[in-house]
Amino acid sequence: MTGAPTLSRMTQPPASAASAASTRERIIASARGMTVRVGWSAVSMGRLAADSGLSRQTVYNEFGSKSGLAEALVLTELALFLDVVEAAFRAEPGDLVAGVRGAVFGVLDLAERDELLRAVVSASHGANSDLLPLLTTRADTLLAVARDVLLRCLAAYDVPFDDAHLEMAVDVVVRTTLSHVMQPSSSPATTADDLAWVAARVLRP
Amino acid sequence: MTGAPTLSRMTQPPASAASAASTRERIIASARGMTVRVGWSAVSMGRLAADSGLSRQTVYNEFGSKSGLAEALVLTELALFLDVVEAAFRAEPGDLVAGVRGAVFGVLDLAERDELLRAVVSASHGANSDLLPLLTTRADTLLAVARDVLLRCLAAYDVPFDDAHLEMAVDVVVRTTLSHVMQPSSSPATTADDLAWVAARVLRP
DNA sequence: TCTGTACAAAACCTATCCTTCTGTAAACCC
DNA sequence: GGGTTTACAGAAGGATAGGTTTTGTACAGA
Repeated sequence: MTGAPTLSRMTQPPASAASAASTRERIIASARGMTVRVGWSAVSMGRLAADSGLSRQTVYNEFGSKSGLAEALVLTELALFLDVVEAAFRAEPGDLVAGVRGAVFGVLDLAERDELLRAVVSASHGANSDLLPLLTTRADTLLAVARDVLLRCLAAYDVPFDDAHLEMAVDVVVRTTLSHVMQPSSSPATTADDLAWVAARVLRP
Repeated sequence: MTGAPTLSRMTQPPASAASAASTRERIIASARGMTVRVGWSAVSMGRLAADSGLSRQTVYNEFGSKSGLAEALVLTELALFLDVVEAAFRAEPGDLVAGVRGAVFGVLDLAERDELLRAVVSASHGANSDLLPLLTTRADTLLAVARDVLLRCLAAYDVPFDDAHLEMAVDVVVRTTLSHVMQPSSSPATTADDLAWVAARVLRP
């Protein structure tokens, strides 16, 4: 609650009072739980409204359409991860390498535990795609958002090279981490250590 | 033809004379072209046999099943990329960073031009999945094979750290490059330059 | 601001039939 | 050995027609 602007702003409609945000959050929470339980394709606006204790019309007023709801759901989940990243860097104000380790670990650890992400990714390995299309077709957006957040976090540190090189280093970290989210090869802690080691080598003066 | 063993061995049946390999290659070439033209799901063993000028039974004798054919097709295509990687490093015997740049550029450049890969990846953005399941469910295998080949290429160079660290550096390069194959953010040349710069920073003594 | 009802168009499920495809087997030909 | 042809059962893939659910919008009311 330090007033730091996160992605949560993107998950809210243009104008809304506190009660509207609460309604919105309630719907998203219901949609999340229902998706984990029965899969995205089995979530209908009617069932969702009943589950949230609201009318179907309210759900439509809030999200416009089912894909609007999907987008909000994805963005809300993404915000969880970005908050973890920001917290990790805030916890290591003087040590960029430690911040990288913490952020990477936080993301991979959350990815392992996150029910929604697990449902989507494991569904991709098995049978139905469900929400996966929304992740793969919007992968460029996800990459861009993650890059921007990381760049903002890194503005607080001194790096021994210019912004252009910083951006590509960030690109490498983001893509490698995301690759491990989809296709892990070892434990979050090990992967975080590895990426921190690479970061340390790159950052050496 | 220097006798360097590549992945091509994996794409051949246990025992076969020259003519058998030719038959196999003919079938794979037909399957490749047909997949590019009409999509993997529209490739049937019957049409494939007719297109190759062979009998349907021969196709079954050679690959066992349609998924056996798919695996051979993917491995053959993968071998193209790995050959590019090996050639790039062979062209820069004394300069590891230049080798990295060449290999990354070669892979991304080929990925842009490769009809089969384009068909599979662009299909993933659009409607049908087709061959994509075979790529995503086997992504761990692809990663492992790519890592192994890269490690073998790098054995010819002196790196200023031990094997464990080399393996994770390779992991980072492979995952980042593959990420750019699926989701490019700039030109192959630019991305190759960027990754080479990171490699240079990491390799600094 | 949220609810309830009503409504058209689209999407989805079910059952049926027909066609195609897969995978295996055997007989046959260099 | 390498290849072809024919034959076959079972799985899988349209196409068709029906009935049901769902989507998205509209509007009157608490």
